Amino acid sequence: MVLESFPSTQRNSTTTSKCEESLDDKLEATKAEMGEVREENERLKTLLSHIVRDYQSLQTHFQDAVKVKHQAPAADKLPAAPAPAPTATTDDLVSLCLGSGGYARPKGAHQRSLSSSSSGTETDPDDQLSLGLSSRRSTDGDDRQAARPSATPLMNLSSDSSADDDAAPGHQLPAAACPPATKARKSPGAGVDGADDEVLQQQAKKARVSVRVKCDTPTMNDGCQWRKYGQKISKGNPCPRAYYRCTVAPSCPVRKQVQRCADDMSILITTYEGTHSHPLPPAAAAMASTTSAAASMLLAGSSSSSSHGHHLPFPSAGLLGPTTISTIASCPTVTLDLTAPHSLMQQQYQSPYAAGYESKALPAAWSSGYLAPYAGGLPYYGKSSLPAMGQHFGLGMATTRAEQLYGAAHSSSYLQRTSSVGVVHGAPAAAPAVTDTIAKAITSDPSFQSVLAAAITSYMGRGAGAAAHK
DNA sequence: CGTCTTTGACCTGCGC
DNA sequence: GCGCAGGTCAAAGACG
Repeated sequence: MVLESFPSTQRNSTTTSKCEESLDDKLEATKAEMGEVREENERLKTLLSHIVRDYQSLQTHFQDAVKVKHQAPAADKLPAAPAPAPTATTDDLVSLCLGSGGYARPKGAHQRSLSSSSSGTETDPDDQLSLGLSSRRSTDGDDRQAARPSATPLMNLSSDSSADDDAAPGHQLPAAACPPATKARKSPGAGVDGADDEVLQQQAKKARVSVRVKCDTPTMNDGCQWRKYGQKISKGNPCPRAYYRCTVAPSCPVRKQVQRCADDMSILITTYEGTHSHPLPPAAAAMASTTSAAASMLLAGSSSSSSHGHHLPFPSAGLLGPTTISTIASCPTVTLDLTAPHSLMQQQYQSPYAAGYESKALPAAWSSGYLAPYAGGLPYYGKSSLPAMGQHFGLGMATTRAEQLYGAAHSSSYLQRTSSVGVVHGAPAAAPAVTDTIAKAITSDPSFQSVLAAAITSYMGRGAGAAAHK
């Protein structure tokens, strides 16, 4: 019996030691992997810091451009002036350059920075100015993954404040310089001839950014907190127009109007007015940045604008829908039409996001916001920009285009929700959809793997980063 | 009980 | 000056 049992015991011990060996191997492999990941993380962090620096310099450029713009009254008097008259605008390719615009821009030199007042000074190929979404705080606020405005000022309304949070909001961006919005009302007639500054300011008060998206929900979730304060049936549209006020800060002047399109009820038209006077959560910041940028664009061309709507053909027609600048009735409005599907990537990835996630029906273009590659021939998420994109992906930072901005904003929300933390008001949690999408994306596009890896890396790195920052 | 939405009244600007 | 339309206010009700 002993003889019988002995071999079996031996066998057992052999098996055990084998198991231990394989475990050790696994452990070693895992350790090695972790080491690699750490290295990669460090590399990415370095790259990110470079990118942040670039961004800041771009923002400085932008601020300078805005300053110049405002110091040069009656820009339309200048033939080759930075801000082309709207009539010229139709010929100019203008883009809302937001966030990391400078890092990965379309090669096609046809794109021009609009925020630089469409200055079109092609002297500097890098003057594709960036409006606001710095990823510089990648290590702080987001830890909280606050879907609701967190105490940590992750970002400010970019163009006006992200560079210098302490500066009076709107100093750089008159469009943003919305005074106590409560009376955003125009003083009539706005002295047609008066000081340009005054006119500009008047317009700034009224500058609006209208976003058209396909959306089934009553409002689209832009990451901000809003309080409804009124509703009106407006002429020519059976659908009531709802009026919302930003409630993130009591004194915030930002308002928005939400109305369904009379022609197509599935289209939601959201009009933003004013600039946030407080730090915003990433998603909201992205949107705010976009509207701010658009407003700035508006003003950049407004001094010389006529009362026409302008269609701005974007170079990368595949990405951004038609954008219209309208200065009708002394109430300049930029309209971003995100209802039409056009993104290449969107065709690949659109399903879950566009179909049924954020606000139920984000336009495909939005989803393409962060999924889509930069158009214009740039390899999307080129290696150099990859970390940035990862950061954008994870933190809701902006990408080059306004639309991408939105996408980024929402991507942020996605992540937040994926993390089971922030549920932005009004949006249903749908983590599974996100998961599926990510899985699909990963399997279908290697570049996305990289992006995702970068995002995750940055995401994971935040903890360490935050600790390091302490 | 506090917050948010609803909704009718009111205010303001604009065109005739 | 009048009327219309857009925008805002604020009381009342709903909701958690």
